[in-house]
Amino acid sequence: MLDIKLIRSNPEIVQQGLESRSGQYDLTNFYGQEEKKRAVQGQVEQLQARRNEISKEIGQRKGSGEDAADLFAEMKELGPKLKVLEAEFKNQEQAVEAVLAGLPNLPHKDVPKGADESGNVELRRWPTQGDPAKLAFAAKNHWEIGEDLNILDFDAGASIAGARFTVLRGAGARLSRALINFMLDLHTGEHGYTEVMPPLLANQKTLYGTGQLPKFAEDLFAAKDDPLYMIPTAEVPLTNLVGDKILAEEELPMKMTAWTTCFRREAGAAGKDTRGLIRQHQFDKVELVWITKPEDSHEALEQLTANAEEVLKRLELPYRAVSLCTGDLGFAAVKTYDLEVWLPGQNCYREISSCSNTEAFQARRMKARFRRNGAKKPEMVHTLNGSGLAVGRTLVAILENYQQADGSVAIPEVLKPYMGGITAISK
RNA sequence: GGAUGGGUGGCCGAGUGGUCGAAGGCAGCGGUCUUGAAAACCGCCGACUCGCAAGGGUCCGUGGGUUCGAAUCCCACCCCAUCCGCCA
Repeated sequence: MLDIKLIRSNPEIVQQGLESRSGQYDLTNFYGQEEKKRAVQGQVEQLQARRNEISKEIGQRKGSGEDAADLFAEMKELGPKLKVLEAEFKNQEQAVEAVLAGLPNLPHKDVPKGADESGNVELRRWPTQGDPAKLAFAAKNHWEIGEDLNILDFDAGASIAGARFTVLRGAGARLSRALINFMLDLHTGEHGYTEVMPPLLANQKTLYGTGQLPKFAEDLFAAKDDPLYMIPTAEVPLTNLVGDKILAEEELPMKMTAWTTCFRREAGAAGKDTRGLIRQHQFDKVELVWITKPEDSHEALEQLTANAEEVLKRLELPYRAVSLCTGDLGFAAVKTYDLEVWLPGQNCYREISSCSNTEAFQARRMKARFRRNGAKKPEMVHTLNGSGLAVGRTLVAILENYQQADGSVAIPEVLKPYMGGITAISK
C-alpha cells in the first residue's frame, strides 16, 4: 500500500513511478473520490460531535433529575441523518481503499528503467573469471538426467496430481532434503537467522498483508470449504508474523528463515517451461525475511542477497546477479535482485532466487510498526524477502552442473555430509 | 463436532446502559532523593484519522441490531482456553 499522504502531496511523482512499471494506472478518478471521502467525513464528524454533546448533556440532566425532552427530540432528528451520512462515508472509504489496495509499489530511484525483462541489468557473475562450466561432453537436460537415474518421475506426478507435479525418488528425494538442511544450517548457523516453521495455509488478511490479495487471487490455490489459501511463498506467513505489532527498537533487525513447500497455480504461464522441474505447482523453498528500520533496509537487501549468493558459492554453482528493471519489478517491491544460476543443459541462466525490499509497502498493509527508544509515535518497519534458495531449481542446477559423462551426478562437497555417505548418484 | 468460560490500551487487569478512551498495576519516559545505582516518592504516558491551527472524530475480537445514548443489552460469525468425542 502506498502512503496516501504521498499520493496527495506528490501526484506527479506517484504517477511517474506507476507509469514506469508494467500495467496501466490512472489516478484521475481517485483524487476526486478521495476528496469526496474527506468532505463526507467532515460532515459525518460534525454530526457525531453534536451527538456526543447531546448524549453527554442528557446524562448530566438525568443525573440531576432535569427534563431532557428537547434533547431527545433533536436526537431523533439527527440520528437518521447521521446514519445515512455514515453509510455514504463507508462506501466512499471502501472505494478509496479498493483503489489503494490495487496500486503497486513505486520503484526505488536506483532501479534501472525498462519495459520488461530485457531491461534488467547484470550486476556481477560468479565465478568472476572465465565462462560458466563448459562440459567436456554434450550436456543433458535435468529431466533427462533425472529420468535416466530414476530420481525424477514426471509421469507419476501427473498421474497423482496433474501437470506440473513431480515425484522425487530415492537419491532425488534425499538430495532435496539435503539441500533444505544445508541451506537452513547455513542461514541459522552462520548468517544469524531464526528458523521458523509456519502454516502452509493462510487466511485472506494474511495474503492481503503481503500483497497477493486482492489482485492476484488467480495465482493461488484455495481451499474448497474454508477461506484459506495455500501459501505461494514463506514470505507470506513470515512477514505477517509482525503484522499488527508494535515492535521495540531493539528487536530490529529481525531475521527469519523458513523451509516451506510453496504452491502456485501458474495461471498466466500456460505453455511456459512445461518440461522439467523449473515451473511446478508445488515446490520447496528456503526463504529469508528481514524486518528492519527504514534507514537500514537498503543495506539489508545487500546482505540478504549476499546470504542467498553464499548458498550458490558453497554449492559451487555458477550464477549471476541481476537488478530487475522498473517494468519487471513485482507488485510489492521497490527494488529486486534476481540470482540466476547457470544451467549447462539449457545453456542459459535461470532465476533461482529473487530478493526484494518492499520498504513500508507491506508494513502499511499489515500495520507492522516499531517504536524508537524514547519516541512517542510508532513508525512503519521495512520488510524484505528473498529466496535462499528455491530448492527444486537448485536441484536442477546440481543435476545439470554436476552431471558426468557416464550419466551419473556427482554430489557437491558441502552436501556430502547430508547425503549419507554417497558421493555420486548413479544407476 | 459437543459443552463451558473468555476476547478491553505495549503487557496484566477492572469496568454490566449515560459526565468511560476507559480504574488499578507492570513496563516506558521525566524528576526528587543518592557518591552512583536500586528502592521510595512525584509527574507524564494508547493507536488511528481529519485539520494550518484551535480542536474534532473513530477504535473495548468482527459484523449486524435494540436505544435519545452501547465496552456494557440482543443476534450471527471468528479466535483463544479447558473438558468430552475423533485423530497424524
